[in-house]
Amino acid sequence: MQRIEVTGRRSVRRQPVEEFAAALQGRTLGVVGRHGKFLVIALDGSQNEALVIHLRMSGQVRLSASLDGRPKHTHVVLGLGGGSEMRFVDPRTFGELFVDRLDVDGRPVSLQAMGPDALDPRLSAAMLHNRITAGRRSLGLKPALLDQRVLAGVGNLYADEALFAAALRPDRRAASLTARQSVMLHRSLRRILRAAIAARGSSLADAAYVDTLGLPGGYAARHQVYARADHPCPRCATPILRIVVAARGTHFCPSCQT
DNA sequence: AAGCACACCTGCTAGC
DNA sequence: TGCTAGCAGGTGTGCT
Repeated sequence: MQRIEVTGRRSVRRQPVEEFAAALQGRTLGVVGRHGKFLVIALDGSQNEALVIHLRMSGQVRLSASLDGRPKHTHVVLGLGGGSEMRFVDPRTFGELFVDRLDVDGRPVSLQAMGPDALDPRLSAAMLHNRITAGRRSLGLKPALLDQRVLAGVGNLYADEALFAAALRPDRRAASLTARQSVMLHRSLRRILRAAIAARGSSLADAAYVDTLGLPGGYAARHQVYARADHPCPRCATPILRIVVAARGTHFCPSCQT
């Protein structure tokens, strides 16, 4: 990158903007990876550093011709050369970008407290079971799934979908999970996350999520319970219930999820 | 010390 | 028609 523009006040907040820009100046974007909900883009020509991006609720990473008009709420622009640029667009300004060092495992050092990624092939059902149930007397199952220190990468929407697929109530105690139920949950989480990625994500009614080319994802059409309150349960036709768990809209079947 | 409430923020929608 | 209140949620912080 030769040209780094940071116009938004909040999008670069973990480090001084000058430091952020200096770390990117003259570097080339390399391999694109992910840990949990954080995008990790290696910086070639630097020593084990990466551009780390979290979209939070409304962030978008867009690739466009530099000559194209910039969308409203464009907060950071990285000139990529060849007349193209990468733009960080984020109406709600919850999202963020920072440059971080990578540890020996290739994980940004700021993210070391995070649990294993939900799709990490090394994460077994037994490990998931241990992480969810360890030392938790009163925490609910869904809050445990949403805790990125327990498991990285599961947000509100996919927590609801995975719990439905595993036939587990979101408001049951995390510690009550049996080993057998953990196997179901492990399987459901992976199946749903893989299918959602294959469908390029869930774009909801607000179309806040689009890919780098501005295209919406197609997974929302396959949601079984999320944002489907009062619709019949796909398994047993009982109306889907919406409750609030940990201050988040939570959707489940009160009949076949236990 | 685990677990909770709340702040952060804007766009959209429901309701008057 | 035009306004406003309410809602959406990931994560960091601060409180109990």
